[in-house]
Amino acid sequence: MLQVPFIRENKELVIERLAKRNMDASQMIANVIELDEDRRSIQTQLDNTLAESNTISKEIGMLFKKGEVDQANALKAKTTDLKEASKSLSEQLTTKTDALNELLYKIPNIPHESVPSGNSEEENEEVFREGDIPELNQDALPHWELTKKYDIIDFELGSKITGAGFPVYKGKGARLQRALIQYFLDRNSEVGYEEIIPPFLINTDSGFGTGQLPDKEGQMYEIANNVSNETLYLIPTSEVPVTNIYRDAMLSDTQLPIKHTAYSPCFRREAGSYGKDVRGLNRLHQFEKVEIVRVEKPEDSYQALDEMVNHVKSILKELKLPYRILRLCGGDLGFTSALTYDFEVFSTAQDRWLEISSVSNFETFQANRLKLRFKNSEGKKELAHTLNGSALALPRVLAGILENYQTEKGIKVPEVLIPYTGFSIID
RNA sequence: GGAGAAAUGGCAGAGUGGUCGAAUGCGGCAGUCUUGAAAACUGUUGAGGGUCACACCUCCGGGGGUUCGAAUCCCUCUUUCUCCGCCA
Repeated sequence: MLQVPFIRENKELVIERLAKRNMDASQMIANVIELDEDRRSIQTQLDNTLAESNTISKEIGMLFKKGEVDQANALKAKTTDLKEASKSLSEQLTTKTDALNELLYKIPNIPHESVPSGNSEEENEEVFREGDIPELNQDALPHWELTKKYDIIDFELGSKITGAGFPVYKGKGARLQRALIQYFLDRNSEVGYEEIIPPFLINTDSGFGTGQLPDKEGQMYEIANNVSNETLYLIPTSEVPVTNIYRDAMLSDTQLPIKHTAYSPCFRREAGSYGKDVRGLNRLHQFEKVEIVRVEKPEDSYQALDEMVNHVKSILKELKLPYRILRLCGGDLGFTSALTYDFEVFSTAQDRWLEISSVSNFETFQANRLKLRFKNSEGKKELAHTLNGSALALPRVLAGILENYQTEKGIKVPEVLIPYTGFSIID
């Protein structure tokens, strides 16, 4: 959520930057400013009314102490009108505040100046590419054929147990999956990310904190909570519970930066997709991911973003997978993000790029909702910046490994993973 | 699942209807002393809204109520603790 004072003072900049997302925000921004002015004016009226009735109440107290009951009772009568006035004013205030918030929830984050304009993923900007695309045999298979051939992931079995998009990993497939999780966590820990195992269900406050709610309930599975009657959601990413650790937090500047890594299953409804996009491991309702999350001082956050990008690069380099990095254009940028780099691994047998990581700086957009602040070196309170990235999402990395490492004799295991798998080939 | 107790500022912990946004201690910050540090002493120190700045308003787990007036009384929800039961 954007900060109203910032919008007020930087109206033109906000409209101009939001235009990168192909939206004309001028009307929304004008409405925000107007609603905020109304809100403040009502607030002032209400404050004055309350001040008056507070004064009277104090007088009444004094009169009772002195034993002047008649005078006290006379004053009581005066408060009736004030009470009605303040009741009506506070109702108006609630209405305005709700309207303002509802509007603010609909305004996405302001893109960073380096974000290219553009409508769709076609206009994302490739900023880096590394790794050789292997020459595969004529009879090279896409991963959904390989998983069947070697019996390592069973999609039909998952459909039987749950439904489409809930695969069952078997034998060496399960082992390879676990090896990847362990390897990612180890690599992240090595460079200072503290490991977290968060809850896999979140409440609505947490959903609001990181921006999944309101409006994006559609991506999450809802769970009825019999205990408290509050709706819970299966996490779409561990970003949500991990970032929400710092909801309503006042940190000292010596606590920053905060660096966490977390493994979790992720659950996404992903309605409306079909065909090659959802084939095999390309898109699932349940998948595994290792995430990195950072809380930073504003002046450090873009350096932190670079560090995260370089860290993910180093992992992909070790895995010897061909990949590229895209800077997302305004039209493809997530609602809460100011700048996002997507990592894509080349799926040789499908002849297409698959997104395996997304690394973003949210600046203060999440922190403002979360009320995540810190005291800077001058003792002043400031909103922190939040960032996160996948390091990494499992299914498509697995797809990339299976397809790129296939040989006539079987699928080789990337060297760095062999200590974790305990085998070097799937055959 | 049953019975009881509790929830107050960064932390601990007073406060049961009226100068209480809240004593006190710890912690933090500033100063004195010191070559420097520690100790000691002195001062200062909750959050949000609002204002050029004051004033002023709101907040004592969340929501609702009683009252001229609520941290304090009532209702309700949540959470925590103790005891019993059950249990991976």
